[in-house]
Amino acid sequence: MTTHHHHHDALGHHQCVRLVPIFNHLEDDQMNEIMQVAQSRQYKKGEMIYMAGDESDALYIVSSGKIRIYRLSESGKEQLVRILTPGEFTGELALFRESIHTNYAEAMSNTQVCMITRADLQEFLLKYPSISLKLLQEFSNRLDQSETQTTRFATEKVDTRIAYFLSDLMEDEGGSMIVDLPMTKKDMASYLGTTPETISRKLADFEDAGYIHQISNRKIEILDLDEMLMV
Amino acid sequence: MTTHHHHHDALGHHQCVRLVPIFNHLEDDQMNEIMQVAQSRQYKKGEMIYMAGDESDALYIVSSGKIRIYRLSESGKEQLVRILTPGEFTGELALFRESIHTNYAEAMSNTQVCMITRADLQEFLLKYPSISLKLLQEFSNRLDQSETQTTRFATEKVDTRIAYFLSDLMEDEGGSMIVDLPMTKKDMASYLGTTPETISRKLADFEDAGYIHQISNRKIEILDLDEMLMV
DNA sequence: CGGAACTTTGATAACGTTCAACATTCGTGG
DNA sequence: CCACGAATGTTGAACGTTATCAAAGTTCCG
Repeated sequence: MTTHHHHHDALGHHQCVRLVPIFNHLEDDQMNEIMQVAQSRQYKKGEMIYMAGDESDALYIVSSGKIRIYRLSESGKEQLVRILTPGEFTGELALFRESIHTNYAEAMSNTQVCMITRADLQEFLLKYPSISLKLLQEFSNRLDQSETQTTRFATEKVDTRIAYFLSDLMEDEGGSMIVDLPMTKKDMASYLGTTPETISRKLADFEDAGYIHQISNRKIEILDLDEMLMV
Repeated sequence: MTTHHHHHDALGHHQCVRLVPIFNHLEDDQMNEIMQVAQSRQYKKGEMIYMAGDESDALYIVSSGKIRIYRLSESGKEQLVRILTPGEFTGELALFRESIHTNYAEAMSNTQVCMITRADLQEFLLKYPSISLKLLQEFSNRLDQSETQTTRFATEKVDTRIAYFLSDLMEDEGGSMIVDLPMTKKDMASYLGTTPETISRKLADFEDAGYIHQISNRKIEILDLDEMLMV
């Protein structure tokens, strides 16, 4: 047990599979079948689920907790790619490729994941082709998101990127005028390709301009979205 | 016929299907089956294959010519996403989603494509699940590429992005020291999220530093890749 | 409660865009 | 095949934006 940096729970906790949109159109017996092969694992805060260069052999679905996915650029600088919350999954990138991870996955808090091995998943996909279509759909969405993000980096300055970030958060939270930042401002800077200093300054500028009100460190009230997006 | 801005060739020209890596592991009868439903189309230089907002209902495979895929940011600025050459395909993004295109596809020269409708493709995927796995693999690759690009934007300055762009081109051409730019410098600027002026200047700087030699407008000899990548 | 990590603010400097003028290349029709 | 016009590419100077460095303030977590 000392050689394992994670806790492997051979018994239950496979309910996580039900959390995943990709699987929740399955019939009961199919669901049972995949729950048979799913393994539950626990990671403590700060532990790595996988790293760039690791061989990829599994799909990881978050049951509880949060996972931070990041990359290092060729010259070693870190960028936050996305944060996974319960129901979301990762590992897919390398699952269908040369099976080497190109990014890093780190538990942000105590985190429980469901793991399905590459072999089991592929077998399952060949047996139930409709799941592949769902997966393709999910991939399409991510690709679109990633390209949207790329285009924002390529064409917008920091102001605007921050504004769209806040706008996206509002949508995620169903249009509430008060958004909770899902990460530290340091991480937000990394995600948006800028520095914590600049995030601080631009948010202060937005506040001066009357577009937002910073309620607390992690809470922002949006006062005038449209104006903010036209900066 | 006047209402159609493209030429539809109902007869042959379905060989294009053979060009696509995704399909070239198929057995003969499967190949014939998909060639049955593939339609050939021609676009003249400058014609649009699809635009953002169009309903997506087909996969387009390039037989000959080139297709320019680009996006507009929310604020209307254009970014070149990728250029498709024979054997590559597009249309996939919206194929499995809400079926609305989010980017633009424009013929860069007279271009012949093979078109497979959404319905035909889905039927085919359900019938031959192994193709889905190939498609998933292709999507993974694109996602990885897109995230790599995003990370470069987020963490590297223009110098370095240009250097990696040249480096990628070298790889594509099998390590030859002389690379042909696959697009105008204007497009290169759009792709790399900068301006033509800056591309000009940085390439001149690279030349001064002895990293490259600009043979002609579209041809660059790489003299010292390693040094150039460490700018 | 205390230390570490994160955040803010100010001053400065590096970086890249913009605008304008000129040079070159490309592509089309004669 | 050449000539011409349009599009693309180059160079310089000025400006705007954002990173960097430093120091002080705040929040978080054990």
